[in-house]
Amino acid sequence: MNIGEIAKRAGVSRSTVSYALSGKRPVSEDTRQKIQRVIDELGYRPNASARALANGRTNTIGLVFPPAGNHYTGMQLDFIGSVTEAAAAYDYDVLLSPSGVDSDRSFQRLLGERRVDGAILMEIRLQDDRLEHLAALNFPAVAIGRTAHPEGGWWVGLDHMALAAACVHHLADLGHRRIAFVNRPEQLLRAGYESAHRGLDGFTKAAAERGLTVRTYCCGDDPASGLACLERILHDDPATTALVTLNEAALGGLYRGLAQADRHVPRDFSVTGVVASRWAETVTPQLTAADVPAEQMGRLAVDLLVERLDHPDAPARHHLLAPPISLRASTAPAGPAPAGPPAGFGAPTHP
Amino acid sequence: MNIGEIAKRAGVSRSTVSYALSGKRPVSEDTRQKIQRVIDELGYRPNASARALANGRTNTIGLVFPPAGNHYTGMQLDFIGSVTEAAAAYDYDVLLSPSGVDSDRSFQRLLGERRVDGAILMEIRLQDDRLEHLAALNFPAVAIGRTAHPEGGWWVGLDHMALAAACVHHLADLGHRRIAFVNRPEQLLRAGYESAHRGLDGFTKAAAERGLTVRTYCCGDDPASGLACLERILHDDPATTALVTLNEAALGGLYRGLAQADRHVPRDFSVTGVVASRWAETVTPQLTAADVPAEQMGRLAVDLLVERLDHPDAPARHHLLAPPISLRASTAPAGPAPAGPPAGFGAPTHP
DNA sequence: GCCGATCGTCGAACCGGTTCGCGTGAAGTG
DNA sequence: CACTTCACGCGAACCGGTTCGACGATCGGC
Repeated sequence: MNIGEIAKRAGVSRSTVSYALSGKRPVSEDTRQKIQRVIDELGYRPNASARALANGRTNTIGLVFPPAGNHYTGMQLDFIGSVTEAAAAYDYDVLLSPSGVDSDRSFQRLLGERRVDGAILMEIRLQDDRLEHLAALNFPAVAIGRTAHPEGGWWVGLDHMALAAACVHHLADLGHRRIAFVNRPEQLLRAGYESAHRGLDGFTKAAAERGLTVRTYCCGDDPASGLACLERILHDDPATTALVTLNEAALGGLYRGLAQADRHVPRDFSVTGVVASRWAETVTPQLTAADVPAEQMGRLAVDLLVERLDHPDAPARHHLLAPPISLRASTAPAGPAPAGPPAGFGAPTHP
Repeated sequence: MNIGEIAKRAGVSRSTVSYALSGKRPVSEDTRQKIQRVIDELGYRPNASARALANGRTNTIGLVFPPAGNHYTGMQLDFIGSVTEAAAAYDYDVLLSPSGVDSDRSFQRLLGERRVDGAILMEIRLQDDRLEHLAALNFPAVAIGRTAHPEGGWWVGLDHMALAAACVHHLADLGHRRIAFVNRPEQLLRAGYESAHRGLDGFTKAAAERGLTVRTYCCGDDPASGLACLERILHDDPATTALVTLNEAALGGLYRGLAQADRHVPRDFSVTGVVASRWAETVTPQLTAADVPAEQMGRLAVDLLVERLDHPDAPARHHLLAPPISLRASTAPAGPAPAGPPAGFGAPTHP
């Protein structure tokens, strides 16, 4: 059931069938209907590979996703969902590419073998060889995240510096003086993940501005690491009264650690950070946080990519988002003795 | 940079290059090396569309995912991740197909246009027209989930009946007599989602066996609905001392509702269910639950599909999984007055 | 020294679409 | 009635691979 078969049954040539379908040349109403009837009858659909071969477009975009190794954070997965849906609206399919350990292999697969018309990249690093490579090839790509020098690129980013700073100011305004920062895993920080770096920068600078006493921690992407991290925080400085986290997967562990240390949230200890609303609303008490607008970002990335595909010479565009902090229930004014533990609880002592 | 260009530079014919690469006919060591040098020099990779057109295989599998509409549960997203990784190990790419509102359109896109060699389907319904359609076409597909009559099909399933029953027995063994069941949204139950139906069946039967007093509820896939659902549970029967949930997205809301009603978990109220371990470990106290082995299921589904693709006449195979309940911290023996509220709390009265 | 097998390579056809250039018949015009 | 004009449809070439049949060279056997 190929185009030749349709042509034969409709008594026309293959090219006429093609033109009838694409509308790129006029076809008389009679023939069009004759062809359409045969097509409907046989349930014909043009072969995607053949079409891609002939006109050089696959109508597929690649979603290059993270070297996460073993597991995915909720945020990454939210991007996948939103990108797929946005792409479907433009009649594009989405090809998943785990740019895993050997990022080269699946990367080459997408580009070298021309499986996709364009790509969306996630988990951007400050120095990202993948993006440099794509830019050198002038391959249509859009990054979710931005490098150290994003000028002239196509991307959708979150202003992690501003968001982390906003968290600090929120806590400082509530009177907290000793706060901790819970970052993504050290491995990712060392790899240069932009959210980890810019978030840390924003936190550090804002804390310095407000004259706060701070400590920063890296923490694995799972509840157990969150629990361990919180124990370290209270061990290193029992007078800590608040924390800011970028690590949503650790959130449950952080809360559990606070419960085990008998610090009631938010009465004794405030928690805030940059976290997808799905997670912020799952924990009890709900997290006051800058909600990562994953859905919007995925949609915007697709919008940009489609624009770039449709207009190859269009000037580069980008979106930098900085959602406001959603006030929920996990932060409260610091206790009466700002530099020490809350009154009436007896300062914890070092073990 | 196509195969002709390589052939020209290596001073051989196009077919020789093809054979040198595929190894389907012997090529002398000299020529092979000559060709390989040119290929390395130019960084040539064969065009995927052309290859697919010529030999009829795209080396891509379709992942048909749910009509979720607006949002994805963690479990669905876990499947996407594990399927993608397992497929990469077999050198297959994964094409995402949101079989959204008009399941036909993207479905036809995958099959009719021959974009994929095979498909993995998620969110199976007891009567699933998609699977019937595929079976009629003898199209290589594997379901994650099983229909009412899965005989002779290819699938990877979870024994929801057994799991829900195990939860009930666990609670009954602890002395609970009045328990509630929190299902997925009513809309999904009506649509015939197998997990919702089989889970409900398993719960109901096991509860009858043990002579328990039960009520069952449907609940939206979000924390707010979980909170509302819990309020309804306690309103309908304040003597309820435990619940079983299939709804992981609502979990946070259920816990919050219990906290607001001053029911301490697990002292006053036990919670269990069928939930991915990622979520079970995030809440405090951690959830005693049958962990959905999403990663394993995705991998098995890919294994089956690849087997089916490699051996078109292989007999149908399947895997029915029934992971044990992981004992964590959310269940405890019922209070001294099994049929009423825990002693010392004063029985809540109907409003 | 001739013959048949074997090895390596080549040309051509094919997969299923798209697109370009051209031919043909009908309509319009002086 | 002859001549242009235009709408419509056709055939052929092409996209970039794979695969089949055939052909020339090399080799061993008698």
